[in-house]
Amino acid sequence: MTPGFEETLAEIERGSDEIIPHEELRARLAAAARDGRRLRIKAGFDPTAKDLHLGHTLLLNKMRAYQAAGHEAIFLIGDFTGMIGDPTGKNETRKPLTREQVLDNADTYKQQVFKILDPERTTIAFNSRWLDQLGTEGLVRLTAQHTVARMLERDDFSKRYRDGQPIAIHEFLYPLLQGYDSVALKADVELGGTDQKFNLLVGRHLQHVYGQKPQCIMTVPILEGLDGVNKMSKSLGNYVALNDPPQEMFGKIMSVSDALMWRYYDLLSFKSLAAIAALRQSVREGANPRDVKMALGAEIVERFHGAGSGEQARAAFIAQFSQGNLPENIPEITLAAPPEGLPLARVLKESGLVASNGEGNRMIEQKAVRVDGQRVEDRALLLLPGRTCLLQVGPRRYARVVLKAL
RNA sequence: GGAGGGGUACUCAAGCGGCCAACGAGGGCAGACUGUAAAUCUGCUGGCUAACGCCUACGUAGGUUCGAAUCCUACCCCCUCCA
Repeated sequence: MTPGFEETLAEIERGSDEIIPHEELRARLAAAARDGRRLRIKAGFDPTAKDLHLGHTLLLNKMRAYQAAGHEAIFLIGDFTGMIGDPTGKNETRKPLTREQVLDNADTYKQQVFKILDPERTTIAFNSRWLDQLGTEGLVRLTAQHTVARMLERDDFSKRYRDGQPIAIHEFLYPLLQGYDSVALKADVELGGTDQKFNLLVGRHLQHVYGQKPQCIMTVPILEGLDGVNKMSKSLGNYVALNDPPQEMFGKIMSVSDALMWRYYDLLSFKSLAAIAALRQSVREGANPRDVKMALGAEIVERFHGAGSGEQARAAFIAQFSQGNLPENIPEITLAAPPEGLPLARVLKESGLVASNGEGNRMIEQKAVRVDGQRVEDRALLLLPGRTCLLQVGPRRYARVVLKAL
């Protein structure tokens, strides 16, 4: 066994949820290292989402770890399966995407992945390449390889079946097609979220049926969102989008709890396990977790916004929140005001700081509004034309307003 | 095809003729406290209006009534059981 193999193994297994079969994966990795072969590490991406967030990067991070150990990452874009949609278990019908939307989303993926993956060791594949060829006959043959009883073993299927929720027949096809992808790609390992376990196992089964050595599977956790409770998702609003501006990205990381920060370190940071252990130790010895969180924020911003952006975001954050300076880039709005002036709530609304006059008045009553740094509690306040003032609602909504005479 | 149950605000969920812009919980926002933390406490959480007040909302469309989320009719959608 090569020196350092144990450390390599630890990095590969880091943060993973389940490895099936565990010993076999280790053996395959060891054999590959010995023979200087690259294992084919498959991970499929459903191009249904165009707004990628940190949760989507977990698999990429894991692929990166395999690449660091010398293996080949196969970035599979499920352009065919994306048109079916993986059964989500939600009882809402999922709108099938058009081919165009799918390709469009796939492009978004491609733009992001090489911020994490090593291009030298990455293959991009589209599953329409072989699934388009399958045909009805091939599909029927494929479906013959699995039984309804085994399909119903899948967690969300069995649950929905038990609860009388509908299960559309085509939903059964998704795991089969995903499994067939592994056959087509001759995958050695397939990665997926914990919710993918069943599908990944179907891949093993099908590879066996088609005379291949079944892939090992590794599941990674579903990343918790900023609230630390629910999974990170756009609809819950607890996410960090990959295209969030640097400041916002940094701020969001800073808002997570200390406990969640460590979780994010394990799953999102590229720091070594040893380095993270050292950080934990330093906090135990009295270091301020805030500073450790800032380092994490900077690392992540840097990853998606390029060299220097992390430090810049950190500095801007300290200036604005620790030192109370004004943020940079305060939007400036010019409004026309009648001679008698414009009610404050109205100005807040017109400048986009609140959604309605009602909300503006509520904010005023709740002592959330400042004009030129002065808290205003009088909702009848009129702002006169000719005046330029700095408006602030709560800690993070700012605007500079120029009032012109009508 | 038959019988029954149900569709309420961002979500869940009460209400079942007037006191309902709609209990409660969650979420969100704001204030206090802080490390922009988290936890906790407090308040707010349809629109318009300076305000009295007005308007729009309880699956959709009509109807009964002085008055409807609440009653009636039709339609749409979901679920259960039977075939």
